[in-house]
Amino acid sequence: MSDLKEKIVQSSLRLFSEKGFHGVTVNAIVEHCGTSKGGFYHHFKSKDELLYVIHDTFISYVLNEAYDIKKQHDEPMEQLYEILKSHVKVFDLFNEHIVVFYQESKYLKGEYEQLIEEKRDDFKNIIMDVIREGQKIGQFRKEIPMTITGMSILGMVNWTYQWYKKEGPKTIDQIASTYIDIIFRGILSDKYLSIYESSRLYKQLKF
Amino acid sequence: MSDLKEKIVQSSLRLFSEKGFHGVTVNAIVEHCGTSKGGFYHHFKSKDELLYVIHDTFISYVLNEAYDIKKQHDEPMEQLYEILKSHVKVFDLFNEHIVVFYQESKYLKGEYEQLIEEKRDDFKNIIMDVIREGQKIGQFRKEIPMTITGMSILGMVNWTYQWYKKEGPKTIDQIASTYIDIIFRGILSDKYLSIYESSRLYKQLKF
Amino acid sequence: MSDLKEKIVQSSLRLFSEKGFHGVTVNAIVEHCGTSKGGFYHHFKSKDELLYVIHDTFISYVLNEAYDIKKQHDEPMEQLYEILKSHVKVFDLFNEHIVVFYQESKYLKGEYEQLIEEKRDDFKNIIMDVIREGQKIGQFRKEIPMTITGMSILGMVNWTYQWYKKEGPKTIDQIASTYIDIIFRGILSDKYLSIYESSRLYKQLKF
Amino acid sequence: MSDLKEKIVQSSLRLFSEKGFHGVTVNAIVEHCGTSKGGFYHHFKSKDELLYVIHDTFISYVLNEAYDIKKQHDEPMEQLYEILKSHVKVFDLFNEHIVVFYQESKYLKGEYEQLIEEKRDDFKNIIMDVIREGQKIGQFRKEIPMTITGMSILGMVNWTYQWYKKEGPKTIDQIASTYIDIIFRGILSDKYLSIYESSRLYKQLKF
DNA sequence: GATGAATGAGTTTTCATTCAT
DNA sequence: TATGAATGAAAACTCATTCAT
Repeated sequence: MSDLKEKIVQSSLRLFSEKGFHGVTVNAIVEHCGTSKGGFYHHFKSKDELLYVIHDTFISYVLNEAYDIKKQHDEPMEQLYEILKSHVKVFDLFNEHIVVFYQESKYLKGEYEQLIEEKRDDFKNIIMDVIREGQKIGQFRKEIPMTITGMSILGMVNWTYQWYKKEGPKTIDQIASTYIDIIFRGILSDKYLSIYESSRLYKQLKF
Repeated sequence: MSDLKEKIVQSSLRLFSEKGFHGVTVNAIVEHCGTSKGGFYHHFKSKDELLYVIHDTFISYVLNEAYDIKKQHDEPMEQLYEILKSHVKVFDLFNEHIVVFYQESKYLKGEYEQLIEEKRDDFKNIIMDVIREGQKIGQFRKEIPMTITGMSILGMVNWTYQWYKKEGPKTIDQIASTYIDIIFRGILSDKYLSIYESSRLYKQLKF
Repeated sequence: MSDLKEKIVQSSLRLFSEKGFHGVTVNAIVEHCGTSKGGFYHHFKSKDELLYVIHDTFISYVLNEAYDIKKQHDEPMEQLYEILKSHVKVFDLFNEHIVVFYQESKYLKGEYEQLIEEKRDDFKNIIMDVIREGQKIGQFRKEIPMTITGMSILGMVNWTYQWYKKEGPKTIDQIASTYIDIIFRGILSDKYLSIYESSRLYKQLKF
Repeated sequence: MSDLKEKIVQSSLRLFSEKGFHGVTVNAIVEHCGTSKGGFYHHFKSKDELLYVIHDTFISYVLNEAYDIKKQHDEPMEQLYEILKSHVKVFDLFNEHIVVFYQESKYLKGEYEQLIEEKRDDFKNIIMDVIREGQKIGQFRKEIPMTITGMSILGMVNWTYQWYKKEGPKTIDQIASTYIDIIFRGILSDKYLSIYESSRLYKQLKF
């Protein structure tokens, strides 16, 4: 990506996450990063494409991380553990992307919307697969519905974008640890809960 | 509230929750509910005020519910239980309000923004107080940080708006039950977890 | 005129003279005088008619005064003296009418515009006739052009509305006296200037 | 100033002076000068700003003229003579500006109003200073009040915009000469009146 | 590649006026 | 007579996008 294109993305991330997609004009973006209308439209077909690029950068990263983790770990419990750990860290790295991702998706148009939705579903399905598998082999409690469980986890984690501040009193590791601990206690079957509590995984957590 | 005003709110809720505040013009609203621009502006100073009214209706309801519950129950565990039960139900009653509330708050302007933020903080503080109190008297685990715990719960619950559909396969009661169960297992101290599991509260849950 | 109609006129005079015809809505008028839209339109066909009524009240009064004076005095010098004295006093009595009259005439429409223009011309012609007659019989200097002289006098006097304040340091009589004195020195022929200076007219002036 | 900006000002001057600020829409302006709404708002923040620019162009010119004259002449009598001569000529050069200036000032908003008022006051004060000085050194009659005298002069001169037409029977020089003659006879002390009448100044006048 | 003046369709908002009660 | 909710035409203004330079 050219320097200018990168600068435009950075400026728009800052501005969109502060004021929302519709609260920021193309003019405001080009002024913020010291270029011109022409410069902007040389790199992006439209403001909508810029919004798409931001969405895609984020969801592609998250998706790849999840794929990698699934490949590298066999146990659902471990997979969930690592995905959560990795996903929460993303809120640190992609803070502004995420705000835009969860606030402005509605304004993606036509094909852009579809492309993003697909990847978003892919990610959700990875989580759901992990939970389904975990319930099947008895690691996760079978009495609670899979879908709701999956959405609970996603909700808890994704909500982070609403309140997390880099300069806040809690590090991203503390937050990840707390999420994992609450979730694992909440969904692990009794048998696996004690395995987990005496495992390396539990000992890594830092509140 | 006059009939027309109510109709305008209903139409805009439907439209805003589908297409976003900026995806809906005042024209679209008045056409949807069969009135005129003048009719709209007779009842609302601006499109911004309409957005505020929607926000306020929702947050005021939620806040009052929480106040009432805190008054009617003494135990933090019970308070949290009832607040969650009540709050999740709200996603059924105020589905569209909520979508707007969590997607469009950024576009509230000036005083409107402040007024809503105050009530939003009030609600958050009620939750935090319950958790603090619960930790203090040993009902909730002390080893996990209160703030993150509180935000985890809010996140899990609030995220519901992203996926809940009235016609979906899960009733709102099932969803509430699942949330409560995951959360209570996740945050209750060992001692109170067994008390809870043999209590009326647990038996009421329906997955 | 009914009490309410009178009240509407008074309110609109106050508001128009402060903020201009277009700076005041019918709503603002009815709120200021405690009636309703219906009340307003019961008494006036339109906002335009109200503007006309204000114009007509003022110009009709001024015109009648001038007619009366011309009838009661024979000498151009005396006629001019009395017209000026009377006309300046009008700025005290009809302060707000006048502000509206000179600022908003442009917005009179169709027939209203014509009706007012006629009376306005009538008044101007009275002044011009007096000057013409005065020049003819040698009371006023013949070397200066009649039209410009007339407009000079009207300008000096009419401009009063731009700066005169009832609570100001100068009484309306002082203002009238000064105008008359400057004008008479400026336009009286040498012969009549000395007659004037030793006359009752001059002695009445109060600076 | 860009060509288009200049064209917009010219069109709006023509239209405003004919129909008043509120009688002319932005649409009418852009049609009159063959541009687009966008073109208009590219050059002016608002219709209000355009009104301000028109006001400022005029009053700044007038003010500078007056400053220059005060510098170049020492005698109050000469200063007044030159200021009047110059100021009346302005009605020829800035005819439309002036109509707008005296009819629409009321609609200047906020800071625009203030900025113009300041310069307007500056100009008034220059006139007043000249008169005060003239009275002090005995050139102007002391028995008439300075303020009223000043306002008389301003009124007579400024009123010109109400009736002066470029194509009218009187040239702007004739009008200026008449004003000066009436005013000088009206306010010069007896001693200076005869000095004036035999001076170059008097002989320059053309009725 | 880069510029920024110009475009015009689309948006919010205003407000004089009407009319059922 | 009096009310005020409702109307809708017309206004000011916005802003993504284009294009000649």
